[in-house]
Amino acid sequence: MAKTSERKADLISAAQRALAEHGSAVRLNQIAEAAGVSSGAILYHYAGIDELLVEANRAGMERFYNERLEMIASIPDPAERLERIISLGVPRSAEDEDVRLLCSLGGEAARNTMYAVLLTSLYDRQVGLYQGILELGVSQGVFHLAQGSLTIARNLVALEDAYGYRIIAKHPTLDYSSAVDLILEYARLATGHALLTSKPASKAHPRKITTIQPRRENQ
Amino acid sequence: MAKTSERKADLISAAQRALAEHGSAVRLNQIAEAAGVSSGAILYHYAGIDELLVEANRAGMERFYNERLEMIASIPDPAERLERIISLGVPRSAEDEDVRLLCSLGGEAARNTMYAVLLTSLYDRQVGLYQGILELGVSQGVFHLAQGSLTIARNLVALEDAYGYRIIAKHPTLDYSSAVDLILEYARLATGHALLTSKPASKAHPRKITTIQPRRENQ
DNA sequence: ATAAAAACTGAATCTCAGTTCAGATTATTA
DNA sequence: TAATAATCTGAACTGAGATTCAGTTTTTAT
Repeated sequence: MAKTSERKADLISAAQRALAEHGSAVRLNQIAEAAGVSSGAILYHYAGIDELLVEANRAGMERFYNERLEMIASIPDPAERLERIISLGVPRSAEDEDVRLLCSLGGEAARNTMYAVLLTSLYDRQVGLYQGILELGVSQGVFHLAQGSLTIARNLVALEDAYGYRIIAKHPTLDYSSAVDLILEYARLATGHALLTSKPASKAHPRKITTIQPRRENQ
Repeated sequence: MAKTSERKADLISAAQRALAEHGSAVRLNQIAEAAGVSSGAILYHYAGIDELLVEANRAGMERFYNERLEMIASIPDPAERLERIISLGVPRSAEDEDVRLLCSLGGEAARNTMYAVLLTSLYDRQVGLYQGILELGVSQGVFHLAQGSLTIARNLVALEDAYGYRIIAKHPTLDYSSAVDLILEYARLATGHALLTSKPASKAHPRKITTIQPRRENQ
């Protein structure tokens, strides 16, 4: 047993894990199993599965955004900050939970207004973040933008999103470092700054990709 | 009644329509209704619903690719060809069937190898297409690439994909023409060519967006 | 025109997942 | 400690959707 507030956090975390593993078609039982409780316990805290899924997805997005926000806060140099935020936005492997979550939502957004709003909001916030970095660089004289900062910011976030999908789909040659390089190439062109050569940026919460898990395929 | 070969084409078409409307969680009955037959009739031609869905998705991708291939074949100027293929790859509205289909597959690809392979193949073919146009432009002296043609091609296709998702998610300000403009801005920068000002390119098969359909939301 | 094959229907079946709930277990309060 | 409230379980219920199939209609072949 646990207090409702604590248990809700557990359930959201379990839902995120189950979501990353089974996609948007997760079953209540799968979440219950991930949480180590019965399905009834979940329905004690949430009116229905949809309510929990929305909370889990929202929390996952917030984490994806805030994590990066914190990790670049201490970096003073705009160029390094830009390079770092890009490398943090690309999934390291097809098993990245956060990005898997986001990818599975992309398709839902067409039919579910809530998810559409959440994704749109995340995109816009990321654009704002990038735009801030770009303009900081301009004011410090290190960036010489070839295009408007909004244009560059939008395109950078778009590239990040798209390569996330490619990596989640296990593109045979387009892996993490090539994706980062591709985005950086555009960033160099648009900012007139050589930026850093892409070096492996350590992630705060290393994904658990050490153990190879048995894969379950549909059909 | 119809011959198996003809009926299969009908069913694939119906499945595509149902897929665009209901997403990857389409029901057999929904496809049957779209095709105007009973669910049993579908199972007469296909062993299961998954088999039909794979065929429908594959055919949808082929159409998405081949349609554009044909429409630019008659355009001699590389710059105009590039501009045209970009404007044809971005969905005109959130109701675009082809792109809705592709978006709903993006999330599935994480768990379904078949869809992952199909999407990867589509991406690579599009990249090849773009790369060919870029190098044609170079050989004619109209493009002066600021980056490798593979880099530019990959980034252009990635941008196209990402803005497709934004439009499907009904971004309030990022509509068709702004998305095309954003991609063209990168294309200009990377090719050193002013390209064309984005003018509305007529699509071969105008989507049926004239009638406003009642929307059904989840939750 | 008639027989055989193909295509199809509609109902029955089966399975599975979400939800409900009566009772058990654990925590909290007095 | 006793009483009350909160949390949870496991079984039963419910509905939806995939699949099967016996029989019907349509097409094709002779």
